[in-house]
Amino acid sequence: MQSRPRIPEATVARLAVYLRVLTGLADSGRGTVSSGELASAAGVNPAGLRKDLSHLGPCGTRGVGYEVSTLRDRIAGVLGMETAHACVLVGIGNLGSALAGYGGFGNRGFEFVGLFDASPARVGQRIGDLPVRPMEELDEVLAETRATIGVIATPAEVAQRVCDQLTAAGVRSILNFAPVTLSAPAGVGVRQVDLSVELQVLAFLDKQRGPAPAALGTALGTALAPAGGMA
Amino acid sequence: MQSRPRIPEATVARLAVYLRVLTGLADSGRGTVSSGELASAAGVNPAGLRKDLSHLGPCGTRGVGYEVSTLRDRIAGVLGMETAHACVLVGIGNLGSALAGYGGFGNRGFEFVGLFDASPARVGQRIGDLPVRPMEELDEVLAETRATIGVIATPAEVAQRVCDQLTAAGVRSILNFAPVTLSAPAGVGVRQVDLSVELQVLAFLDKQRGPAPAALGTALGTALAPAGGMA
DNA sequence: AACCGCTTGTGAACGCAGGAACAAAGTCGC
DNA sequence: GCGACTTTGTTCCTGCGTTCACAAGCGGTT
Repeated sequence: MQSRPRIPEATVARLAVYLRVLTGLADSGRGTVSSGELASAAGVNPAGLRKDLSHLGPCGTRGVGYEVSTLRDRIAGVLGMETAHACVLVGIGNLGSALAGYGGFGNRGFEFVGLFDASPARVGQRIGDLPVRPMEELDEVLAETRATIGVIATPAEVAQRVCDQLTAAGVRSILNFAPVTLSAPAGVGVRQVDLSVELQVLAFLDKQRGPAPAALGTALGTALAPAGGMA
Repeated sequence: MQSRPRIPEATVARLAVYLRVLTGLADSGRGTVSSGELASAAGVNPAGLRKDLSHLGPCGTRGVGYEVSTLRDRIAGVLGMETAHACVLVGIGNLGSALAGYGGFGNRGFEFVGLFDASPARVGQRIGDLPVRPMEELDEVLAETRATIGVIATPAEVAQRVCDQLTAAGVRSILNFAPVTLSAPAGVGVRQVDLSVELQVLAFLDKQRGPAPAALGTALGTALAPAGGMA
């Protein structure tokens, strides 16, 4: 139960959330937190949070709670954040530009070491302190930087080809924003972020509970509440 | 088993993926597909796919497969795509601009009816055929358009306030890109897309299977494989 | 020094999702 | 017209994730 009995994937995702909350608490000067408070801030069940944390050994004090900075460092260590991860980003359209300029990655140990695009119009632009490079230089940069994470923000038609190129050059993890299901060789992790799917799930869940608009949240049960009174 | 015994959320997400694949197949002129082929294209198990599809009643022909266009329409109907969903987008930074300009939403029945930003520098810009409006007009637009979906792409500090404003005005579903856990009243669906979390999970899974680089995918067991041979 | 309240960590039950195997049903070939 | 093949729809089972509930341990107090 120490280090390698495998941590469930769902737990890992939540650990990342706890880490974010703890970082905020540490910046606020908080010394300790209880599981209840932390769970509330992370939007999960307190018991589940304690079980998640139990995967990395005892790290709290009974009767007191968790020491914020200690727990933060512990989670950061488990998630492998002590060493920065080099990433390459392929596809510098609107979304790719947003990702390249997003500051939230650097704070969490992820650094883009190369931006690539097939369009000559994009090549040569600078985003932050990185130039957009042509696809021909992808293999070269991957060999030099040993980047292990590739982010795909290209149109759907070329995403599979980019994926093949990345994996062939040794990339072991891929974050894909293109709306296609990628097939990658075994040993390569692929995570898909499909914005349309998110919206469709959201709309369906709303529709599923929609037939009863007199829900709990709004206190007025009869009127259709045309949002007139709130402004 | 007809319409409302509740479809599992995981199934709904996959249905959206099937829908995307089917749309592509229909455009290619394909008449029928088997569950095996469709499952392969969607990256899931054939049995699981058939189970997912069983939630919406029998829709295939034994010995033949599924009729592409029929199945597509059926799924589209279940997901509520026959009627367009009006969305508002708050926070027109890099990411917000990318979302506003992304064409993948309109094709799937989601339409932005309002773009909002607190910064006067952004207000008045046009993205596509929509102007960026000040936050003061949010309630008004929500009341007029009856938009039920709100997308938050603001900095983390103001996301909760925006969420409160959206829910107070009747928005029932929220897609949040800000790295904070939102608290919303009951009856409001919130989906979180946290790009850093995705990267951290990816990096952890890689690290977890990393200590054994002689994995299944690469046939070479000894060398460190400095990515030289593939290009 | 002993008690009491608070909080963690763990064990057990519940429910759900995923995968494999089987039966029903329809089509194609003879 | 009949048999065999193909593919769906379903059922069972295994494993995982989540939740509830309890025992163990620590700090503060008297």
